[in-house]
Amino acid sequence: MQVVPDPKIAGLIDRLVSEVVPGGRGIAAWMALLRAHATLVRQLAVDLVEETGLTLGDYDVLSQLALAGGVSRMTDLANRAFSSRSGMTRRVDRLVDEGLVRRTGSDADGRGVVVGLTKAGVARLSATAPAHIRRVAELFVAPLDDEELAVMEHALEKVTLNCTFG
Amino acid sequence: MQVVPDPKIAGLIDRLVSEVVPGGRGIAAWMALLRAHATLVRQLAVDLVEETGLTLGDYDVLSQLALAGGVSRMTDLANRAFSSRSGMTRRVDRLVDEGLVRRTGSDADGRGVVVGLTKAGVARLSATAPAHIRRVAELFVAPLDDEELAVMEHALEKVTLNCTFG
DNA sequence: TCGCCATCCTTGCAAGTGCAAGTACCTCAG
DNA sequence: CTGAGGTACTTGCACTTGCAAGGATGGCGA
Repeated sequence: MQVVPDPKIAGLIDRLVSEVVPGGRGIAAWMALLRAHATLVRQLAVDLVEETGLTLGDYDVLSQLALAGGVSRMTDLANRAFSSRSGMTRRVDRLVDEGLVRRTGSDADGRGVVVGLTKAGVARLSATAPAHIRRVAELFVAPLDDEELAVMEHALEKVTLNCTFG
Repeated sequence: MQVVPDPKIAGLIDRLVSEVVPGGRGIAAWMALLRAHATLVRQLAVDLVEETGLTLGDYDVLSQLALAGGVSRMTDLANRAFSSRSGMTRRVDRLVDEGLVRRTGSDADGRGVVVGLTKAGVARLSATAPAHIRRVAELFVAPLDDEELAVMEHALEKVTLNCTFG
């Protein structure tokens, strides 16, 4: 229960890391990834709301829906947007209220629900995407050269996992 | 309000991207980053809870506290852990209840609160960190070679922003 | 010294989230 | 045809989060 201001604590993590990963290989890159992701996403979310009034989560759903051809099942949409199905249910509820999206029963499967972009949804996405994409280009793409981007894309795809959310 | 199953929607995002970023340069890398981060963090969080009972958020706070030498101000800790100050207040509340952390008034600044690892906190961190670090090594480090890790670390540091959370 | 503003942390409140349970539906073996 | 088991989505619930407001203290110019 006592606070431990032992100066050796400063090296505790380093020691634990070295015991598992010789030389701490790659851990700095991992921490850089966490840091870059957190700060970039934070800034992009704030900018998007300020400039367009759209939440980053809502934008993700609309853009994933567009990438899927304008129509998608709930489960697919949840996986594409890295969200749980229940979270997607409620997000779609909100988007339906705003008229950006519409729910339809699936023809082939009575259990299924198909979510589709409405005209208003397409319009909203068309109006907001350029601002967001421009911001991504400024903050993430611009500082990097082609080789860095290519290496990162390839490396990140290698470490991407297949997993569901919720 | 009408659903738009227009096949042209499939290319909508691509067109919007191309209008802002010639050739869509770098956007694929950005999407790969989002995808890799989401799936890796999800898996690491699940594994950590299963193997050690510790939440990823709690682990982050304990490890950041260790990296800071065992002692830190609330605001510093919040920024290190990419959390808002109010979120950190409540997380520290919980960690204090568990006896892993202790609050002390700052000597120099009457407004400040200093959070310190307790012996139990150091022990808990020492017991859980190896499992987590090993998992990071397996999922993120192992698939990549030294050059990829070096390029990524350097590139990610270039795009990291200075921003506060909350 | 006084007064004003900035900083540090905490708390009220309104969302948002995921898990687990519930409902509806499909599939398939018997 | 029937019943067991799986899948798709939604809802109840408990929890976490962040913003905004509040209380306390520090710093600094007049």
